[in-house]
Amino acid sequence: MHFDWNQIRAFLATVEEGSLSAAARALGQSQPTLSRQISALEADLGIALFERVGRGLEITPSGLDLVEHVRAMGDAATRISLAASGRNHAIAGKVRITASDALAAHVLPPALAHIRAKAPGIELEIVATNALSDLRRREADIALRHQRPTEPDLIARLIHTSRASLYAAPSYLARIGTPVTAQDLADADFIGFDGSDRLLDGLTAIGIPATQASFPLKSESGTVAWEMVRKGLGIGVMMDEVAAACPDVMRVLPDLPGFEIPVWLTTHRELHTSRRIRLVYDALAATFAPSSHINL
Amino acid sequence: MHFDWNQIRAFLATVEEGSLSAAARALGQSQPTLSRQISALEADLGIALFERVGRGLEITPSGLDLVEHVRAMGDAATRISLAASGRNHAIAGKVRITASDALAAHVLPPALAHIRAKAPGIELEIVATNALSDLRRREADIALRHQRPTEPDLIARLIHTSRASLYAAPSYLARIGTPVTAQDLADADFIGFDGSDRLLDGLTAIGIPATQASFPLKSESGTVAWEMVRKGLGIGVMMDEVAAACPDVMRVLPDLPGFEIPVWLTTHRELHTSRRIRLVYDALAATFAPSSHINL
DNA sequence: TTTCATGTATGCGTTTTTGTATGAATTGGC
DNA sequence: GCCAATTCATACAAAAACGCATACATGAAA
Repeated sequence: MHFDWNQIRAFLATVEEGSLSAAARALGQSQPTLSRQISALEADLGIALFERVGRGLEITPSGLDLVEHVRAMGDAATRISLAASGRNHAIAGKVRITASDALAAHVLPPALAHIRAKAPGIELEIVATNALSDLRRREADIALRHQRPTEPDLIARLIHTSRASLYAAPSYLARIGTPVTAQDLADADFIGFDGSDRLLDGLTAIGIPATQASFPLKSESGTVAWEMVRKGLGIGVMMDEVAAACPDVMRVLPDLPGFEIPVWLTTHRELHTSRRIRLVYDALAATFAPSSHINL
Repeated sequence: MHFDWNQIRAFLATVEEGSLSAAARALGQSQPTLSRQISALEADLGIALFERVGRGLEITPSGLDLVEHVRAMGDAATRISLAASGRNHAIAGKVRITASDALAAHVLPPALAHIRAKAPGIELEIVATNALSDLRRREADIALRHQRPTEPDLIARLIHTSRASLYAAPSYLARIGTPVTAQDLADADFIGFDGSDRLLDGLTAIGIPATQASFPLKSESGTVAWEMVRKGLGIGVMMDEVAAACPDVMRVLPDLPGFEIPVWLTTHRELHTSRRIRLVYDALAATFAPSSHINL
């Protein structure tokens, strides 16, 4: 077992990122360094890990044999990182929060200001993505999600239930002839959120005869989708608190029940013992609590 | 996950060896290096791993939390080493063989000479110990054992079945009055091998009324035990091939059936694909084969 | 108590590693 | 078919890590 463990990490990054250059970027090192590390590892192990084929590398069967165990090593390293952060009781340091971009853009900022005032030593990094970041891989420390996480290693708390409704620009509603019943929306354009059918299911649940074809416009980004709505490109779903601040949209079919959007605050079990992360976690929970002086 | 993986290895070695100095010896590094690596790791993780208490270190509860995952990382590293060696098809390099010291001293040498002649590029290292080295932890590449291994990752081959009998120096037999029946050995002194009761069970199986008290002398080392026998300190068990080369001992109760001692050649499944290790493995098997020109 | 063995931390010179700059080679697009 | 954009490898200077020597502390033994 006399090889350099950092070179294993270099190998893992190269496999996962697909090239030495990408691995170097991911690890915050230079490409020549990665090149040398891989070469040295190959020399140490006495086997060829990659075949240099023009632009880029191609992993060899020998290298492929190792990947499984290399991944196991990386996973163990991630668990070390988690456990260590959980034991790290410093009040200062980085905390990475992930949230849907709608939450990140419209709901999070006042909460963050609150945390900054309370603990100036804490650096906050917001990862605004609708992809579910994997807390177990340490892609973030705290996540705000709209679904209850199923992973047993995570702890989650329902901190808020937003109400959301259909909104559109008056110009768009005028163009399609202001709808008064759910049936009137059969041919309307809806702005899609992501690849999933969750929105479609929600629409049909409240009686709107939508189909896959009802979503001619989609965007992974919630803010982009919302801008499309404001610009009159179609009908979209938005949390009522956020829409209330936008005078250029109006609610579609106000008599419809609307949707309930739960907000789950989530972190890793190990991280919950960290004072720094616990502080941010509790502050976020307090911000969303009904009694909070910060109103949404 | 932005800590130095080599520092994790340093931490693991320190935990397993018990001190920085011992860890440095185990890793082939200097003690100041280990000291700095641990300090740097503590700084990176933001937690204290050890408490410096005068002479030596004492692991903290935080450090203890990490050990489990650090071990997992080390185990993965070992598996990488195994898989890589299995894929390493170089004919030159090290091969570590472990065997009971009796085998190592009396049986192995001619086989090793054979291998050396066949493949001069191969370095052979013999680990002579009666403790069962763990092939899965890469304590050796090939093992000669007297038991069939139970681990599923290992492949084993019964290459020989030695016959062993009771031997003693004539002087000792004269002192206890040359025994003619198994019952005559009730009060005899036997030289024990190890902590187990295997020898005792073997003696009672062939009708010798031995008890725990029959083993006033024991040695972990088979060669030491055999020397005790030759010097007239008691009765011992030895493979007939070896005893035949010792004119200063004689067989006790030649009519007794004796023991069968199987010799299992064992290696790790992953290593069996390595040309270098396969060569040694096959050569050892050939040496023990009945048709071999190297007679035991 | 003194002495010795063991173990950790620090200063300094040297070796090793890393990053920047550059070149060679290849793929994809126009 | 050519140009632009990537990607990997090498040269050289800067930075980091390492080992040696040493100082200091502790526990066991004489």
